[in-house]
Amino acid sequence: MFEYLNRQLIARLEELEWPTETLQLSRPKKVENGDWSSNIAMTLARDLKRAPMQIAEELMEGMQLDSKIVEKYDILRPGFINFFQTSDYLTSQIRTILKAGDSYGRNAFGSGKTAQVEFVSANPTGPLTVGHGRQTVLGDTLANILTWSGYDVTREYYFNNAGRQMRLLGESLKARYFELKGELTLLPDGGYEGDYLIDIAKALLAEKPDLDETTEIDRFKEYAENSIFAIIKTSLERIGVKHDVFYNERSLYEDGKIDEVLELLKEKGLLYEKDGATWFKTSELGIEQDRVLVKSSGEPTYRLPDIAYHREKVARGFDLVVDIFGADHIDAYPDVLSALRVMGLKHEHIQVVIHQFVTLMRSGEIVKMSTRKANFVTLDELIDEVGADVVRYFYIMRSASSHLNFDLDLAKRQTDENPVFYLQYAHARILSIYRRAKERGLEADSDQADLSLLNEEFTVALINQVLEFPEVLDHCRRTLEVHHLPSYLYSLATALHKFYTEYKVIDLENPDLSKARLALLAAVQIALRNGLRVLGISAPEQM
RNA sequence: GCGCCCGUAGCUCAGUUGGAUAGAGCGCUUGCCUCCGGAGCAAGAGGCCACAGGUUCGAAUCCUGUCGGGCGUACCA
Repeated sequence: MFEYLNRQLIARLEELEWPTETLQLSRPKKVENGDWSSNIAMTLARDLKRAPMQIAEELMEGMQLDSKIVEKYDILRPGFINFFQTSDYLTSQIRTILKAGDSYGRNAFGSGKTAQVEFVSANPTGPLTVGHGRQTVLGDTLANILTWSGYDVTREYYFNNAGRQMRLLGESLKARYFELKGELTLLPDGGYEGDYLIDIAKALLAEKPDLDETTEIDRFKEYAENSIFAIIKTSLERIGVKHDVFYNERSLYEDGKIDEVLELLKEKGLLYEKDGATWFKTSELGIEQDRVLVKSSGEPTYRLPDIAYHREKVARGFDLVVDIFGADHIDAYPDVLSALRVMGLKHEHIQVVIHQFVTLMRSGEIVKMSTRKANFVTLDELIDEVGADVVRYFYIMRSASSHLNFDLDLAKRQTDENPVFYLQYAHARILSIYRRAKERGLEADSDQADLSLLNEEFTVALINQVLEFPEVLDHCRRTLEVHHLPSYLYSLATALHKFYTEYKVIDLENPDLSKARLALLAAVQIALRNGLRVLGISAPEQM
């Protein structure tokens, strides 16, 4: 319908030699305003210096519309053109959905193109926290959406195991190790206080009971890193996230990429030395102040490898690169992008998604967390408490740019108040109806069904709702906003429940209508199942 | 101070690139199960879309300013 109208309108506009750039088609909120609506007459009014109503009249007079698709159109003040689809066209779409099946909702926008989504990227200094959880699910869901848009997607985790923080981690483990041996030790200043390091120290002690003071810090560091990465990967696996690439920052040093960046920026005259450090003249690139790239200690700050890493991303030739950051990294990406620009590299294909913070609410109160004191709730604890499906849904049901209030009490409720169960129930309910239909000897044969019987108000509403699924996925892809999908699925479930309450699906007195309704439910189930799959949430057959 | 995000119903939040009478869930009031899963549905109440200007056929949406809240503004990542 959309494609058809779009094509016809463009053809007509060209015929009249009117501009086509402002052509838009949208779904009106009210059913009386039709199935698709265009505001083209109003947007042309200024250019043509004519009244919108007149423009609409003239435009539509010469339109040849297929009466099998378009039932009628209205022209309404101040100049909307509203199109109504025929019910045959509408119901025929059900067969299209059934035929598409598992691939209903997919599109070819990114076909033949590659995309990379970088997310999580937490350094292996501790377990993932509820804060990391948000971008973990955000990134994975976005990667799913890009996959459904045809992209060949690489999920990437970038980490740093060199640097000061990792050395501190090694020192902290060493302290814990000797503490377990009964020696008087102190955690280093700013060291890692979390209990997980005690567990790791115990494991190390059991494996290697005879380490002494002369053992190099690197032994401890490596042991801690491996142990923590194992914990992180287990957490990721528990919520269904699997990265394709774990990119180690260290390789950037080994391959000389760090030095190359310094060299390139130096050639551009954008580096200078001050107080023993190497500074990047970002102030010349429209950024407030200059940034240090190499500390006076000789160690680079995180910005330098970030730039080198992104230079590599560009070199790797992805058509689309998406970086997911928390709000606390907001300052980093303008530096990186401007560095790419001055190095003459393409950067327009790099999209940055910044998400705001997560607040856990329990019994109406904020759960206080402080990373410094190792007093944080881990992602694992959250999964233990509410389950992976709920975790995934709650993390993405709000816009990434808004703060997220994660209501633990609501998340734990296994009733319709919990949107996850509401959705899953809708899916299970359809399958239940199917089981019951089979028991009663009703064949759910959609080829035989007379779909023209599907013309009641809430039935039509349900069909239209199902048809929006591909549009919603495309909207998510365009905006890189995933929260539209859960809210769409929720309204699809509502439309289904409404339909179910109003009409009886299994009616042995009326087998033709029953078959038609069963065919519709099959289409709804496909949209629900596919939508839940993109969200990474299970679609249970019964609950 | 400066930069980014947010401010919509009592609470938590949606609101396609500006569109037609601003929506949902929770909470509150009230209905609907001899009948396919009541883990459901319906009705009611509840709004100066933070505030003030501007842009235009039209603004919750865009621009400017003000006021609130969050995050940054490190030779931490």
